[in-house]
Amino acid sequence: MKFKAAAAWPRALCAEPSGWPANRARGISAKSSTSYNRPSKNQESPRHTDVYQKLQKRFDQHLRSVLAAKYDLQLDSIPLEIPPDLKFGELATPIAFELARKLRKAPKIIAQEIVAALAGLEGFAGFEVAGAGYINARLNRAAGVRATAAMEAGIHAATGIHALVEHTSINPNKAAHIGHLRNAILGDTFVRLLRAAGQKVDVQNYIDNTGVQVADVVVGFLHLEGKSLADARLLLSELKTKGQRIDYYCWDLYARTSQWYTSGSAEENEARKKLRYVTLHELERGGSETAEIAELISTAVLRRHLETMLRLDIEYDFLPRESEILHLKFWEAAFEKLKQKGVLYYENEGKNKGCWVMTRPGAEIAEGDLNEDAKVIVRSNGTVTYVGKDIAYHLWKFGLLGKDFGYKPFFSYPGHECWISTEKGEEPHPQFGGAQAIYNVIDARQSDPQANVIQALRGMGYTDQADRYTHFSYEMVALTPRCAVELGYDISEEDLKRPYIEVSGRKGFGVKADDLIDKLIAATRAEVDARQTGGAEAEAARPRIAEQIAIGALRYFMLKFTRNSVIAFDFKDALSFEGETGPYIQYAVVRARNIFRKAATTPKAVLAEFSELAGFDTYLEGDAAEDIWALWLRAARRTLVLEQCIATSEPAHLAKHAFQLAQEFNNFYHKHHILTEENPARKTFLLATAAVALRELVLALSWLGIESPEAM
RNA sequence: GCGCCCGUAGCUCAGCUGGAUAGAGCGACUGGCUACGAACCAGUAGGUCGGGAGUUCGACUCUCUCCGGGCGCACCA
Repeated sequence: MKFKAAAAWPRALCAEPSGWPANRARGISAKSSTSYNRPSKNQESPRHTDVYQKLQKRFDQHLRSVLAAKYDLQLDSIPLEIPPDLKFGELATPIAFELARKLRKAPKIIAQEIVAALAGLEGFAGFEVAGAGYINARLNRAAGVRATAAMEAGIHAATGIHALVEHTSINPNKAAHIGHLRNAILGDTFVRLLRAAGQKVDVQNYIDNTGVQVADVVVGFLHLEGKSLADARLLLSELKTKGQRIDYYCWDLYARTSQWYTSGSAEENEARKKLRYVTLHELERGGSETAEIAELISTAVLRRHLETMLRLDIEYDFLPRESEILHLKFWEAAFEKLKQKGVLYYENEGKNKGCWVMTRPGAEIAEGDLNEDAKVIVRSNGTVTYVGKDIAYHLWKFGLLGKDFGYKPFFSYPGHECWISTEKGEEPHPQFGGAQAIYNVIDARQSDPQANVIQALRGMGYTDQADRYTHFSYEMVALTPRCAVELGYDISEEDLKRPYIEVSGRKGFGVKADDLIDKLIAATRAEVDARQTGGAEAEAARPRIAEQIAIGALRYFMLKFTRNSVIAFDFKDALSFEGETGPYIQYAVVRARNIFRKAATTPKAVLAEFSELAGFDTYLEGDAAEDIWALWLRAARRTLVLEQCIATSEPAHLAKHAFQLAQEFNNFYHKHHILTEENPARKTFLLATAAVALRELVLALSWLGIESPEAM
């Protein structure tokens, strides 16, 4: 079997390459005082800042005042860094190197002068010069620990920012696969991060229910299987009684139909393709039996997608559908505006003659010259392209269209309702759209169309909105050749030599999301049973625990890679529970909880007691205490990491942070036996250390969408 | 042809606005459980950061160039 790059997938389908889209840089360009605190232009930093950030800011301001007083310098940015080793302190700046030329002095001399002037600063133990001119700051450890212990576990104050995240957006014509999982997990995690930072976030899952992909599966029902609308209804109820999945059924049918288009004689193939477009147009128009079959099937598949994602704790607020974008004439409204603002122009000559086109971003065309490279938005037959519809949709997202969807409830979650678009909606309904910042979790292969949409907004004069439009792009999930062979696919010699093989819904080539989840749960269940997790009496809790661990493993696996690295999927890696994995972190949580259980106390009680404790300074000094201090220090960097993740749209940083925290805790756990500690003050201190590690681990995991089991 | 991404230890990947001796996991080899549960910990081996040039006090990080791999560049979505 050969796999060629699939052409034409709607956004949902493609899982893929990165590409920092042109707009990215703009979103995070705002300069602020320090390098660690760079909220993007459209983000306010959380009002609740962690201990490390507070000290960092204090150090930064102190440095500024010293530089102003001593050298009459006003710098707009002072570089601050986390030293590579605790022996260099906890905060550092190489500012002296930068000033060397300006002040015509050696960096070391400058550093010495600055350090002499720094004197005392609350929260700091001292400053010193190191190396060729670094200025290192040492924290007052006891004060840092006390402040960190007192950090609240809670949610940050509201910032007033209303953001909209679009993710998942799978074509409703087949089962979700691992590529879709990466999309949904990245998107859902980012939503959690924005919410943790105090933003109001709406989660949208765009449903292309009238596209070619749905048309293809409808062609399969009608022409390969000879099914009518009644037959389709019957099939759905049959599958339901047999406990089978319609999305799985469509997975195979879609692959068969795709093959069918090219498996006949030349005339046959042409006739079949024609059938495809006739069907597509029927779906777009609506009101026919064909359209009704499409509606029936795509809605059933959509429900399956929501169920699959719910297994991963992923929920949505609103499902805008393409059918409403068409029928409610969103495009017509957008078209008028685009013409008015001169973003679109009618092409009178060249290959795009008769089309309405727009200039691509970055194109430099002299006035009056023919631009054959322009992007076609309205075809010469009068129909609108994908990018055109997307422009209309994005005008709506920012509240700039002057039109709205109808809404009706579609899917109920324990805490809230997910709404879907409809022509004539119900009242009352929640307000969607009109966001201040939007994030589109869409694979990197769609950088170009995304850039076109942004370009259109900018061209219309909506530059603020264009600046707050983030294409949250990520690379595809592919299969390793070994994995493909394992799954029983027939792989060509050529493909066997490749590092990875692209998943293809059209070919039916890939790993289905539910299959992977089932497999993971079975594997964790076996572990949990083998370990007698929770003891003999806890047997009833094991299925739930196995599920928590399985989901933790899966979510962490999808989040540990940075977005623009291709994930070459392999069961061996995905089913691993050791090392840098979700279960490793969960295990650290369970260990911490067990300490409190055995000690018959709670983290809250311990922290209350610790707040009264004096004289624990000595436990933070000496070589043996370095690892304990390192643990506290990392725990103190909660919002620093959160802000970094938001500013760079990169949840992987938090995944790494959680892992390192767990690693340091495990190390601490091994070296310092708490329950047998005889010195009561020291015991309280060690318990407080465990309490803070536990608090931060549970919080970080929750931001990653991973639960913390009671036992494992 | 144009554009984007990737190339860091045997494998899979981190490495923040350029900064102090390049890190982790897995795998390999050693050692540690009558236990705050070993889904763990400690140690050893392993890298000319694809090659070359440049900018800089300083380059894995920025620029140029070459090599290798992937992906875009439709009147498809």
